[in-house]
Amino acid sequence: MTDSERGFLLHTFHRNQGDATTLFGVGRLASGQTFAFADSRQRPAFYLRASELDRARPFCVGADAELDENTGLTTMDGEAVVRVGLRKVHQLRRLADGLHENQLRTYEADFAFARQYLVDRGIRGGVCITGSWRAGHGVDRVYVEPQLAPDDFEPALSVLALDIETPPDASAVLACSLVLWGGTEGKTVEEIHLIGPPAEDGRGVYCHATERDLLLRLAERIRQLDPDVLTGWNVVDFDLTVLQKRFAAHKLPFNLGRSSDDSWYQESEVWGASRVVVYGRQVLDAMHLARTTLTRFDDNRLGTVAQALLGRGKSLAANDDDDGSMADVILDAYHNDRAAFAEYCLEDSRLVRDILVQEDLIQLSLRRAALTGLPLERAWGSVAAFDFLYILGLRQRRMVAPTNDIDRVHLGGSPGGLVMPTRAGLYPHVFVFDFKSLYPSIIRTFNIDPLTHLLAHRLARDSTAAETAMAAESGADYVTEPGITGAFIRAPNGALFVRDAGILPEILAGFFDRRAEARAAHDDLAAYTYKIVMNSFYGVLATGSCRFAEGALAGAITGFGHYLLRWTKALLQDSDRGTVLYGDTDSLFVDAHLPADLAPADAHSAGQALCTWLNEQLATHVRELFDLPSHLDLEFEKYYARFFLPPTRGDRDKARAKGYAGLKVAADGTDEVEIIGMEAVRRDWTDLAHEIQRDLLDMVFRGQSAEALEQRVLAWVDAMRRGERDDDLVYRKALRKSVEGYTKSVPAHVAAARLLPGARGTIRYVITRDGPQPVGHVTAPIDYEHYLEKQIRPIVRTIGRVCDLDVEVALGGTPDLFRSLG
DNA sequence: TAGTTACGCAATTAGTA
DNA sequence: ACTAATTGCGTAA
Repeated sequence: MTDSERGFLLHTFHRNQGDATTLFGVGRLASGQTFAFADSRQRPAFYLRASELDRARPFCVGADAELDENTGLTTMDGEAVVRVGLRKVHQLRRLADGLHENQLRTYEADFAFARQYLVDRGIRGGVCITGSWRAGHGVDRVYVEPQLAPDDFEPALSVLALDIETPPDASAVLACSLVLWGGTEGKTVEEIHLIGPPAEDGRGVYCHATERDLLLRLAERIRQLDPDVLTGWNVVDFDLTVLQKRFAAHKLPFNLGRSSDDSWYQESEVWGASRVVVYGRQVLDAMHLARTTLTRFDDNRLGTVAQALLGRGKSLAANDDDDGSMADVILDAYHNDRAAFAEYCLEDSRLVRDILVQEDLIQLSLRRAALTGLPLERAWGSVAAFDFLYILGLRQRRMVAPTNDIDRVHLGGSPGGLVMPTRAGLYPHVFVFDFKSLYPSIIRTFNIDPLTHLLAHRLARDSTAAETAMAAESGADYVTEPGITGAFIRAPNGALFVRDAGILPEILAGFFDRRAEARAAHDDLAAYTYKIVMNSFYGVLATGSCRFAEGALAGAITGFGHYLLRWTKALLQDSDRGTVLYGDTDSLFVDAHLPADLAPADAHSAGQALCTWLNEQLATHVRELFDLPSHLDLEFEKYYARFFLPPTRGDRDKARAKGYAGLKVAADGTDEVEIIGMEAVRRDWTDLAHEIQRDLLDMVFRGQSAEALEQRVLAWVDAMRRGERDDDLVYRKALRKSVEGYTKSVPAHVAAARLLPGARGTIRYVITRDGPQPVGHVTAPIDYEHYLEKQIRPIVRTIGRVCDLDVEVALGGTPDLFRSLG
């Protein structure tokens, strides 16, 4: 049977077959059927400079390499390349290594074969597949050597959340819950498998006599439910890892996939980079997904995140004790209350499903994968996304990419965003202007790109502009006024760029346009995806792990950022339209000298008018200085009727950077206290401190007297001393190393962690009269004086800077008799 | 199977008397 | 007993 179908590739991988290498792909068709294909027509290949072919030839002959000298492809600097094809991937790696040892440069020699296959065809996941097929075992259709073309199809993925329960030492699997949703047909399943005698349990509860029976049935059931995605909370580093070990202990094949191959776990030193390969499916860890995409949580436990997002936590977790005692509760339920245990286990998978569904994380990952051409599992990697997109752009220009670490000079650091120093104080009527997507818009406006940079400097070297180029290259510290040098665009760091559209600006232009379309169509998810992918590009250009990164490029971007922020500030002040109180990277906080009794609606129209004027001036400036159209976009972000810049600890006149608060007022007059970067939004300050700071700022913004504030603080202190706020005295701080790793100092959270067995992640502790003790293991009385001195006093002191509050009176001590003199 | 730099603060430890 | 330097964390953008 031959036909043409749209589909989406979920998993591609290769295998040695005979003396060839076969590429396999597994995915989901638009019809809802699953498919797989095999293709042995193409050899794993890399590229060599034509000029180095003679030197390389002896190595290639011995390796049984097939040479294609008419590729029509070049390196980024314009030299023709030769394609070197080999039978096996390991032969390719060995040959490439040999060439590198002999200082011969290779191109794209580090690509996984599957990636090479996709790059050659311009495929990013969506495909149109044409060819004959037959029915398969693990999939509905098997194609052999079909025709594949890029397509933009995105499937409705079916997802299976799983959660296993084990004894505390994870030495056995007691139970596993399965929750299925999504898919073309929208089939849903909720069930639990456990070890035990058959009982009169409810529907969806399956008892198995032994662990072996449980495991066998579980693998069978997963293959039968046939999800596209496997997920769960910490499913990679716990559930699937433990399952693999238990399958091995029983000498059972650990196959949860769509082929006859066992699934396997690949550990990684890097946190979150471990993965499990299940052939034909993707494994997405819900914990990592939630961590990388959503707002910060107190810690990464499922109960905490579920509580924050869904308003419900874990069913047996009535208390919030540490995991050790929780495990006992679970084990007790397993032995004594089968129904409660089943419910608990099932609820974990349901929570995962509800979080993923509510936050649309599967769809978001799919969007990102389809946009960047990466497998779902890797969809959140910034370097990988940049790499794939840029290489597709190179291929359109008939160019190949350097092998990673080839042609690579050491990447020095380059400056980041500009933070303007300011004075502490309380200010009325402040406008906040933000450059929207500043770095992407700079890249696009000034054509910042590896290729345009390389071309400019090559041309400049050969031309009369040589002196300027040499000066530009003479050192990272060389700073100049930006402008035009010959035919080139000159960045503030001296880097030059040709004017022909670069790959990166072109990618961004496409993304900007599609984001606008998505917005118009109210597709928030798509709009958001474009934005975060665009925003990751700058960071990638500044990291050594990206083959296209370069200090000059990162420095050009941030240099333009500094320039634009300073230029806008100068324009505001020179035109007498406003005083810039503070600015950070892409934002300006402006006192526009408004009358004291201004109505909110008038403030907003004034802010909007000023913003429009600034954008016009910016566009004119960019046109005059660079002869370029501006893609910069300054936005009137918000209006603070009151704005507070807190003092630094050392100097009461100097304002802190990256911390402020304001009374944000909308055009309709509704207001809201907003706190950025200050103690109230830091989780390593207690909830008590959070609440007091919020409370006091609210009072200050609403014009309450110093006496009223003093009274309020006294009330907080009294309540704390009476023991009414004990639950709000918990510090949360993450261990960023293993407990043994702290050799140079022992911070409080580490001291507390040492009182816990196997402590890791976020430590929750209180300060007692016996020092720091972890929540759940508190034996000594709480040290209220500590909290008074270390949590309440610093908060009150900061506020005291602007409202003549007497800190000593507020804290119930002696009044400062010399206040008026100080 | 690795986005970045800038910044402030608290606590601990090292250094000096 | 005091200050200075270092360590560690979380945050803004």
